[in-house]
Amino acid sequence: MIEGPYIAEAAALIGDPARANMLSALMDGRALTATELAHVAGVTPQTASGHLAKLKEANMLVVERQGRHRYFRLAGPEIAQAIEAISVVAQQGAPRHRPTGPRDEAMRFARTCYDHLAGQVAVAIVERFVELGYLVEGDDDFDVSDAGILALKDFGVEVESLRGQRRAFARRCLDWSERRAHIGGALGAAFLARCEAQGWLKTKAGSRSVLVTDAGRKGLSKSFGIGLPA
Amino acid sequence: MIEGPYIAEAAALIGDPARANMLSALMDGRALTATELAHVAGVTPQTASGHLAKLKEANMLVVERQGRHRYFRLAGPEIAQAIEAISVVAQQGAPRHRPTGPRDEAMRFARTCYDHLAGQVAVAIVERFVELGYLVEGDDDFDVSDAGILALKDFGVEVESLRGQRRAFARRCLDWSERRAHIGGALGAAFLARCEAQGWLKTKAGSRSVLVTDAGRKGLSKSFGIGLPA
DNA sequence: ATCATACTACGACCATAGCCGAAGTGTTGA
DNA sequence: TCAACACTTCGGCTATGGTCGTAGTATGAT
Repeated sequence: MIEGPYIAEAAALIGDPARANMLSALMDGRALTATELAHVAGVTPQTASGHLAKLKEANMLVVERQGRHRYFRLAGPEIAQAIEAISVVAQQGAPRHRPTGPRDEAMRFARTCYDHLAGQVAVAIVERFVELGYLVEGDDDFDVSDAGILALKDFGVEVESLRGQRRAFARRCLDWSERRAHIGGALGAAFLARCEAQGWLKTKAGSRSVLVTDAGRKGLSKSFGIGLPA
Repeated sequence: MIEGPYIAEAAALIGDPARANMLSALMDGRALTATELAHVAGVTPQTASGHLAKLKEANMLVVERQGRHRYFRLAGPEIAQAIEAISVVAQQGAPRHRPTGPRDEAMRFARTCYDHLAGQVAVAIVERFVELGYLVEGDDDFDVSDAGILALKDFGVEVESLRGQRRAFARRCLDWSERRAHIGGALGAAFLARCEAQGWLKTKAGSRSVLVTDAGRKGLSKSFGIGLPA
């Protein structure tokens, strides 16, 4: 086999705890400074600098200078996809002890996945939309029915303008905590953006956790009949 | 971040050259013995044994005993998907020197990817099918037109019977060597199987390389107007 | 029975690479 | 101009883990 070593190189790069933490922190698509990343990784700035240089060298990260700061972000959605795919494997490969702290709970409930919503809330939304006939679950992606197009238009998302972009329209993205699919792609991103604009969801700075506001709970219930656990 | 370490664990497992070689060799979905895997990895049997134990422990591989042999295979398509996703990242992260040996050439030309065809030949087929209007390229998968259904039926593949299976129907699978999509899923597998049955393609034992027979060249040209480079 | 084969367990060796302290460059602000 | 800050480079320490030799168990062939 010839490609093994190249795969190994990339996987080994992700396979260091400090770097994996950094990449995880960048999964929501935002850019963080080297110092922030050093913090989430739990290493000193000089160690972090080395890691970041390697990730950049491998084209997994891109960097923008801004004054004396250097902002790092994922080089593209393929990187996020690879990390998600590894997450899935890591999840099922672990029947052993796995403590779940409060922070973990929040992440399970609602979080960002690159630029769309993931977690219990995301899965609940998808399930309800399928139930209502708004979404049709395909093999690798979703399709939106005419009823779905109307409902989303009411909500403030223009579905048709999202098609035919370079990125996937409505990717079926496997949720690592729920082991069920949620919506990624252009539609997933647009939906999350609209929820934020409505004040239904708030993304916390420095974390992938997403807060569902009271207005959000009410809105999801009233508009779509989605009830969330307390 | 809470999931970083778990991701790192799984990625590190893939991130060793010997293990990556083994996993690559298993990408076509077949089962290989520990000795065969030691060979493709270029390590001694006792080293291979340790690696295989780790991969099994992590639920990436499953093992079947058969007499004094132990056959290892990928634990599921998620594993293959994760490795493919890493392949894509590894590919674009490498603008540096990358020698291509003859074996590499054969792999680039035609190989198996889990259980369907990949490489130049696979991409040429897809491009021609799209040109003929047989296939419609979606975001994450393909759809087959009525004309395509007829043409494939002529060729010996019953398209309709492949839909609605648990596995994806016609996954749009990114080809790491060509950087273009080829057909995966149930349709991809059925097409490869039919080509083998026709004597158009021959899979070599112990390798992912696929040989295109003279009959195959003629058939592809005559039936579909696909010309392959010498 | 005896031998060969397939695989595993243990132990020792050693290289890779992660880590931090110290010292450097470049940028901002006082 | 000086100091604080963000980040990088270098060098040395250390530990993790991949490697193989030796030795063991199970299975199959002669």
